[in-house]
Amino acid sequence: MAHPTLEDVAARAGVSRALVSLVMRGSPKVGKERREAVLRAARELGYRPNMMARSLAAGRTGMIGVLLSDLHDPWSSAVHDGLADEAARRGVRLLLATGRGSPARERAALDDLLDLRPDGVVLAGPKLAAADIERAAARCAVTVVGRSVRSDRVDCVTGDGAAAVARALGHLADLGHHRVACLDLGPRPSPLRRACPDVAAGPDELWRAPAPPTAVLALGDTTGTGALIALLRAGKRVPEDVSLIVHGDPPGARAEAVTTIASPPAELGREAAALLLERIGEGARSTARRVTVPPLLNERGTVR
Amino acid sequence: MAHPTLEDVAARAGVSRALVSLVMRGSPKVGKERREAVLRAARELGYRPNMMARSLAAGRTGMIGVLLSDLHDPWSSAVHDGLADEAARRGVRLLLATGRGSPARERAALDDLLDLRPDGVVLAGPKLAAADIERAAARCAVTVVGRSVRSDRVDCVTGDGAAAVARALGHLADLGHHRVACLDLGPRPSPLRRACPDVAAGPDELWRAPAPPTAVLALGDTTGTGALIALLRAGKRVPEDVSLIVHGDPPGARAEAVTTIASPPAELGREAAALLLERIGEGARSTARRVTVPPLLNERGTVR
DNA sequence: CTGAAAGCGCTAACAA
DNA sequence: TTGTTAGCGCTTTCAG
Repeated sequence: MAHPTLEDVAARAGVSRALVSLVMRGSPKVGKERREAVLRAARELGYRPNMMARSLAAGRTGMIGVLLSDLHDPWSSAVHDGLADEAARRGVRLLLATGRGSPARERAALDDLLDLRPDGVVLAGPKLAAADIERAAARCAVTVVGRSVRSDRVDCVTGDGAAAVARALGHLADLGHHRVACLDLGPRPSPLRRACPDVAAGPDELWRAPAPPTAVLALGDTTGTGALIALLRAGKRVPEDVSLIVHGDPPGARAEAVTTIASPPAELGREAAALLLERIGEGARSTARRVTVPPLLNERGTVR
Repeated sequence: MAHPTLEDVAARAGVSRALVSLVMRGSPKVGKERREAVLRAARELGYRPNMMARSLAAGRTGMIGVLLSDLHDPWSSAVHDGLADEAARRGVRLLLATGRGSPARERAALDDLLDLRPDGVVLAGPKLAAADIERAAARCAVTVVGRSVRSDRVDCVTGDGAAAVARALGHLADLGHHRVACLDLGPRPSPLRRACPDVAAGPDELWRAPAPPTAVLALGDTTGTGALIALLRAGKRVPEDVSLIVHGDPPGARAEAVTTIASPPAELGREAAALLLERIGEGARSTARRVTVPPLLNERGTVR
C-alpha cells in the first residue's frame, strides 16, 4: 500500500477511525492498551497522516509560511535559522518560499504560499509593495522582519543599524582610534552613511589624506571580505596597520576572522516566530507590535 | 468574506460550481461569455483556490518538494535557482524544506515534506542515509542532486569535480603555468585531492620550495576568497605573482573577481527538475537515469 | 454546456 | 472510552 489511510490503520488495529485520529493527535483520553495497538498498526503500515486532508478538516494547517526575499543573501538564511529553531520548539511546521530577489516573483511566491493556507506568514526582508503586505494581512497573521511597515495589523521585527554604527565607533574610540573612516561598498549608498562621521568614496582615497585613518568601518560589504581584500590590496596589514569592523555578519567574515557588528538575524527570526505564534494564538488583535533587536559586536581578528 | 469558496464564485457569477471549477483550471471547453463572467466574479471576490482541497480531491498536488541540505551553502541556493526556473516554466510549484546541515533534521524535514504529498521531491546535496532516500522513493518520485545514489528508482544529477580539476590544470598549462600547486582549504580533505598533482598542506608551505608555484588551484574554498586572502597575506600579488583558480563558484569569488571552475549548480537544478517531471509524467519507470553536468570555467581576474 | 452526486482523508461534534 | 455523523473545498464522473 503506497499511502495507507487512517481507515487502514483502524482496520488493522481493530478499532474505529475516530480512535485512530485521537491517538495520532496525541489525545490523553485513550487507554494505554488501545493506544499501543493503534501505534503498532500505524508503524507496521508505515502510516503518515495526510496533511492536506487534516488541514482541510481542521480548518487550520498548523504551518507558518516563510517568505525569504533572497536565498542568496546569508541574512535570509540566518533569519530562517532563528525561525526554524523557534518553530521546532513550538511544534509548528515551516512552509518556505522565496522571492528570488525580484518584487514580482516575491509577490507571486507570496500568493502561492497563501494558497496553502498557512496560519500565518513571516516576510523576511520583503521588497513587496506595502499594499501587498496589507493584502496578505487580510488573509492571515503577518509579521515582517528587517523592514518597518506602517500598518496596525502586521508586527515588525527589525535590527538597529544606527546603533550598530554608534557602537562600532565607540568601540574603536575606546581602543584609541580617533581617525575612523567609513567605506561604503554596496551597490547603492547605504542609509547608514548618515550615521557615519566620514565616508570615503573608495579605498584608494583613504590614504591620500594627510592624516590617514587608523581604523575602517565597512558598510554594505555583502561578502564580509570585500573591505579586507581592498585593504590588503592597498598594501595595508590588518590589523597591524589598520583596524577593520564590518557591519553585518556574512559567512566570509566568520571564515576570515573579520570583526563585525550587526543585529543577529537569527535573533530577529526567533522574535518574529514568537510574535507571529502569539498573534495566531490570540486571533485578531488590534495593536501591532514592533520589536527592535540591538546590535552585537563579534570580536574577531581585525581590530586592535 | 475572508476566504471565498468556489461556491461563492458560482453564486455570484450565476453558474454552477462545476463550471467555475472548469474555468479555474483553464479548461478550453467553456464559452467565452461565461468564462469571463466567472473570472470577473472570482476577481471581485478575491477568490483563490484552496490548494489543500484541490489536492485532496484531485489526488495530486501539482507541487514538487525540494529539500536543500543547507540554506547557508550558496551551492544549495544556486541549485534552487535552477529548480525554480524550470518549475516556473512548467507551471509546477515548489515546496521548500531544509535540513539545516544535520542528517537528523534533514530526515525530519523530509518526512514533513512528504506529509504534504508532493508529486515528487528533489534532494539537493542530501546527507541522508541511503535507506532514507530509498524510503522516500517508495512514496513518490525522487531525484537526487550532487550525490550519486545506487538505486534503480531514483535519478541522479551530479557535477564532475575530476573533470573540473583537469580542465583547470589544462587551462593553466596552456597559459604556460607548469608549476601548479593545489591548496585544500576545506575542513575535511577534499576527495578531489586525488585528481591533483601536488597538494600543499597550507599556503605558507608553497613558497618554501626551491621552485615555487606560479599558479594555485584551490579546493574547498567555501567563501571563494579564502585562497585569495591567504595569498595576499603571504605578500603575493594576484595575478601578477601567482595565478589563482578556485574550484566551486561561491558569491565571494564573483564579488572579488576570482576565476573559478565548477559544474554550474543552477544547471544541475534545471536538469533535476526536468528529470523529475519526466518521471512523474511517466508514472513508475524502471530505469534510473544519471546525468552529469560538465564543469564551466568562469574567467575573471585572477589568472594570467 | 449544466447540475447533481460521490468522494478525496481527515477532524470534530455528538451520542451511545 | 467508543462509534456515528457531518462536513472541510474541491474534482470528477455522469446523465441531462
